[in-house]
Amino acid sequence: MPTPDRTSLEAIVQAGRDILESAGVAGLTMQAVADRVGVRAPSLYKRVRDRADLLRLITDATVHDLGERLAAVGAGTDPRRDLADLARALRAFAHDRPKGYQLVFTPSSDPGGLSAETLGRAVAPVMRVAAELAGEHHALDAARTITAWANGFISMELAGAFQLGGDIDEAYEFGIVRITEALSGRPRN
Amino acid sequence: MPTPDRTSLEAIVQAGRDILESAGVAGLTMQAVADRVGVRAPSLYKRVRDRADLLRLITDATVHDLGERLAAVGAGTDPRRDLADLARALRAFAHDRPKGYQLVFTPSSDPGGLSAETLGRAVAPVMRVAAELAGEHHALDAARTITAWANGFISMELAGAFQLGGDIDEAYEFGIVRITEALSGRPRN
DNA sequence: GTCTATATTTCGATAGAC
DNA sequence: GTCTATCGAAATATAGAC
Repeated sequence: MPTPDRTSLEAIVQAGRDILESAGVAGLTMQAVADRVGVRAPSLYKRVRDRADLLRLITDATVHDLGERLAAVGAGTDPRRDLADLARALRAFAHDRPKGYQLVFTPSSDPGGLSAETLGRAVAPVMRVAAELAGEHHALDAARTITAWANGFISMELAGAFQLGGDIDEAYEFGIVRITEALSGRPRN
Repeated sequence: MPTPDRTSLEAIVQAGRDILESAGVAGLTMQAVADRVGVRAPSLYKRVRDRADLLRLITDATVHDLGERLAAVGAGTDPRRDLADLARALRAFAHDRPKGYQLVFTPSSDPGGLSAETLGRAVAPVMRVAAELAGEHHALDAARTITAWANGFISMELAGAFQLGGDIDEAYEFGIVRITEALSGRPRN
C-alpha cells in the first residue's frame, strides 16, 4: 500500500502565499513551504515542477482573488462612484496582501504564462468604468491612466516612498476625485 | 612600496550600475563587479562595506542623475508645459536606465540612508509645478498624484503590463493632458 | 591595496529506497 | 507519494601573505 497523500497542491500554494506575506519573496524557499505544509522539501516536487512554477501559481491565485474583489464591487448607477469604489478596493487588497500585490504588479522576473482569463477578469471592471467615464474611444487610455495612478500610488505607499508627511488616505481620495473629473470632463463642485 | 590602486570607489559604483542594467539586480554580484573593474572580488571590500552598501551607493548615484535631469528641464512660463516636460523627462530616464529606475522607485529592500539632499533635489521640480498648478494648499496632494501616475505608468510599462494593444506613447500623452487638467482645474480645449 | 585560499551559508534540485 | 541522503551551484565575506 502506497503512502497516503500528506499534502496537496492547494495547500502548497496557500502555504506559499502565507510565507510570501510573512517573509517576503526572498523568504519563500522550498524548505519554508515544506515546513509549513508538513512534508519534506523534496516531496514538493511531486506537485510543483520547480520554484518558478510555484511562484507562477501563487501569482495566478493572487490575481484571481483580486479579480473577485473587484468584481464584487459591482456596477452601480454612477460610474464615478464605481471608480472610487474600485480604487479603494484595490488599495484595500494591497494592504491585506502587500507582498502578493507587489508580486502581481511589480514582478521581479516575468511570471510568464499567467492565465489570460484570470487576468482579463481582474481588468474588466476598470475597463468598463473607463469606457463609461471617458467614452469608448478613450476607454483604453483612460483605463491606463486610472490603473497607472492607482498602482503607482499604492506601490509607492507600500515602498514607503511618501516621506514628506501629510495624510496618505486623504491624498488617495484627492487623487480619486481629480482623476475621475479629468476623465469624465465634468467640472468640480 | 605598497601596491598601487587598481580601481576606485567611483569605478566600482559605475561598474555596478552598468551590470545592474545588463544583468539585473540579481546579476549584480560582487564577483561581476570585480571582473568589470579588473580586480579580485575581495579587493572590493576595501572600498565598500558589503553588497548592501554598494546597492545604496548605486541607488544614490541614480537618484542624483535623475535629479539633474529633472532640474535641467527648468522652469518655463507655463507650469502645464513644465509638467509635461518633467513627465517626459522622467520616462526618458526610465527608458535609459530601466533597472536603475526600478531600483529607485521599487526598492526590493529598504535602501535606508539615502541622501536626503539628493532626494530633495530630485523631488523639488515636481513640488514646484504641483504648487503652481493646484495651489500651495493642495501642492503635496497634487505632487503625489502626479508622481503616482507617472511612476505607475512607467513601472507598468517596464514590467510589460500593458498588453491590450494601443499606443503606449499616446497613452502617456493622454495621461499628461488629463492629469494636468485635473490638477489645474482648467477645461479642455 | 591586492592577492590566493577558503570558510560559511543557503538553496534548488535529484537519486533511489520504501 | 514520501522519505533520507546528497549533489551542485552560487554567493557573501574573511584571513593572512605580499
